[in-house]
Amino acid sequence: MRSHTCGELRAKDIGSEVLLSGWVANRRDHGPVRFVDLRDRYGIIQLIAEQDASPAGMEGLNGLHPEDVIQVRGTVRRRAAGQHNAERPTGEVEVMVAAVEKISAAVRLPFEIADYIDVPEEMRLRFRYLDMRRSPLQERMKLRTQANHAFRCALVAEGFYEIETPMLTRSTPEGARDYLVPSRMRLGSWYALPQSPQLFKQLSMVGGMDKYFQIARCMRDEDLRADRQPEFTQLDMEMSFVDEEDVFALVERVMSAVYLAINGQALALPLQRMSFTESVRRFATDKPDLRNPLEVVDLASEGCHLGFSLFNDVLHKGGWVRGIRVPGGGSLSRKQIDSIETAAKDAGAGGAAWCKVAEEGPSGPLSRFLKVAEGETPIDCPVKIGGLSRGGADFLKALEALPGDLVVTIADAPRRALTALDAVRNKAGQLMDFIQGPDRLLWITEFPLFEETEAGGYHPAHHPFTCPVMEDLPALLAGEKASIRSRAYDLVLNGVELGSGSVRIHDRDLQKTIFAAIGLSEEVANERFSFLLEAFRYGVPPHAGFAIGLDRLYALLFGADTIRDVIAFPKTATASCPLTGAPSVVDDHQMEELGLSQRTPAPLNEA
RNA sequence: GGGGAAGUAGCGCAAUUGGUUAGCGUACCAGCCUGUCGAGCUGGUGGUUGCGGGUUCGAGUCCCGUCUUCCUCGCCA
Repeated sequence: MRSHTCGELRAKDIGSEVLLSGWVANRRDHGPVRFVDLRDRYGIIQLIAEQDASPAGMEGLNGLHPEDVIQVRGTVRRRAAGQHNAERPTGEVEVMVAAVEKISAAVRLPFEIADYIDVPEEMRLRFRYLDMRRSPLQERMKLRTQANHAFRCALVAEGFYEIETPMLTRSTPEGARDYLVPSRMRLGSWYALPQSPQLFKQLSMVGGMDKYFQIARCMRDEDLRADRQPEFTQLDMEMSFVDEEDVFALVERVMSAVYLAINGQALALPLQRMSFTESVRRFATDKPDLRNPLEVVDLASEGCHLGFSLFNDVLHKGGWVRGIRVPGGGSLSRKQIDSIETAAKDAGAGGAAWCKVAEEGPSGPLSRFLKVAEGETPIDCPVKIGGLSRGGADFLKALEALPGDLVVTIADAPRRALTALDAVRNKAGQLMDFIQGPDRLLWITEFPLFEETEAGGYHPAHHPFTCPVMEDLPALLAGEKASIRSRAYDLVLNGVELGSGSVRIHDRDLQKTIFAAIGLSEEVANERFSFLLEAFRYGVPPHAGFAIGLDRLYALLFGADTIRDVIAFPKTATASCPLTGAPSVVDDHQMEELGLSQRTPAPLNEA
């Protein structure tokens, strides 16, 4: 149906007779001369017809509508001098139309197919196939293909097998909520859609596959975010007879191959590493954006000498007083500083006490607790900040504050303080325009094995097959939970958690210990994971793995604002698909076959 | 489950304190035009102001509810 695509004609093709197919991107009718831009995935070519030279072509280009699909026969010719379009690869030539066949007519579109048109996202998702005709999605689907290809090539070259694991599998109630699928063959029983291929990849290791990977779809029935979809894609990997060093090295090589394919530049290896504990202490998060230079300072020992009742109360209750010094932040406006405080409040903190630091002394809400009492002699401060009390000087010294800086402090219960400090660090970094420069990839290592639940119990921070750090094993056996470290690790890029992995447990007794530690009885553990525990009886290699969230990686790598922009057919925040209307009610007879009863659904899209 | 923002022609936006027949741009349709390429000019079509209720002589505007979308906390082993 075509001799060439719309994007490939060049000066060398001048004189050729061509057959082209594509969409009508634009029409420009000048009476006796008529232009049509014909578009396909490969580009845009200008068609032309002239009343005198090509009456048949003139007739054919008549009455076309935007996005009609047409087929055109014509001759490539050089554009007149001064009429070249330098912005298009095909801009040196045009096709003199001899005949046009309208293949498929298009009705009026819900939005124009043009990159410069701002279309609401709901509309873009409802008509995703039209959004796809625009270059941003065209480009991202191309890059996604190239990146996936680079991953596959790199892993196959490393000796990995690509193994497809089941989509219909067994529910494991730990962790995220499962998507469930009713069984017709065995009424009352359910499959679950996989949250990850975790157990199957471990079983593949028991099966001697040695190196496994899969570009795997994972489903989790949890509330969504800008960087979370109900189904998402992971590059899932597992290796036998390896430890974390082997995994780091492998993932680094593979990531570097993708950077080379997409950015044209390999990564500087090895990547930086930081323990979970250090990351939380310095950056108030387990996924720090290292492009942001701001760091958190613990002010517990200085904050209690200021006579600030809030600080004293919080510290007395076991809370945190921590602060962030913003170099040069004294230049921020009151409105900007308020927005930092708002960020802290939005993160759940009561507020943020701040002051600006200057040679003549501190100013702002926190300053009165730092200043010397009237009539007393200010401390002679080595960095020339006037008017300070002894406690105030020590406080600012701990922060290493200098004249011209802004100091923001958070005093709250540890958990809330942590999220608030993270928010303050991000907001202040943005306002100061600190967050720039090259991508910062790093490993976060030695995650805690357990996390405290709201009920006061413990559950695995990663998953129950993660191996503890051997040093901590005696403490674990003695009943300790909170301080036990695991051999789990995350890969973080510019403050985004790209993926995580761990060295797995390959010892049945240790596995049973962990199950017991998280309150999973032997019966329940046996019932849910009997197949894994059984497999471990038949000779299991030590193994470890990793999974990279490809949607998140690609959003960053391709410069997209959300992961929806790198996914062909994404869902909305309510996990619905505006295009197909999923989820939907099903026929009564389908329900009957499955032994289910229908419930009246909540209204959707009735507006 | 909690908090926040938004919703007015296909699309982007406006509409003074609650006050005329809800406007502008763009797209679309028609006509004109020999070189455009986000063409230009002239004219035209296009509205249950998300939906429901309330207050009022009068509601796009105020109040209540609801739906949708986005952001966010919880949640996401």
